[in-house]
Amino acid sequence: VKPTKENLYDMIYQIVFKIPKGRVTSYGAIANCLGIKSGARMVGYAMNVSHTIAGLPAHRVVNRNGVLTGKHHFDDPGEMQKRLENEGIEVENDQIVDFKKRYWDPSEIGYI
DNA sequence: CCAGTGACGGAAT
DNA sequence: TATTCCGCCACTG
Repeated sequence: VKPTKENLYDMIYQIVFKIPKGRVTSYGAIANCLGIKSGARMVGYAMNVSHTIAGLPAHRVVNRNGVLTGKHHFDDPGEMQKRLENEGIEVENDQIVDFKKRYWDPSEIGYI
């Protein structure tokens, strides 16, 4: 199924909501799960307007390097790291420790 | 309508 | 292996 731009944001939010606690994923992984190989930027843009979504765990979504690139977009930049640490994810220098181990592939859900 | 920008990713150097 | 450059698509001015 190829999501249209109208459904794209909803699809992204659905996946982000499914991220298990204590795990993280990347923008590209979400885009790939939606079938848009080069849609990582769109995913990021969707997250930019995620402030309209209540309870969206945007702090569990980072770039492929495991860097908290989007922390600036939070009300308090330190809150993103704080939430991650609260879930057992170690963050050092705006970077997730053992990112490979914490990484979660959205396709793991398997029904998208 | 055209040009610039961006929570990114992959290829090239 | 590490940096840098380019492409990608939607949104704004």
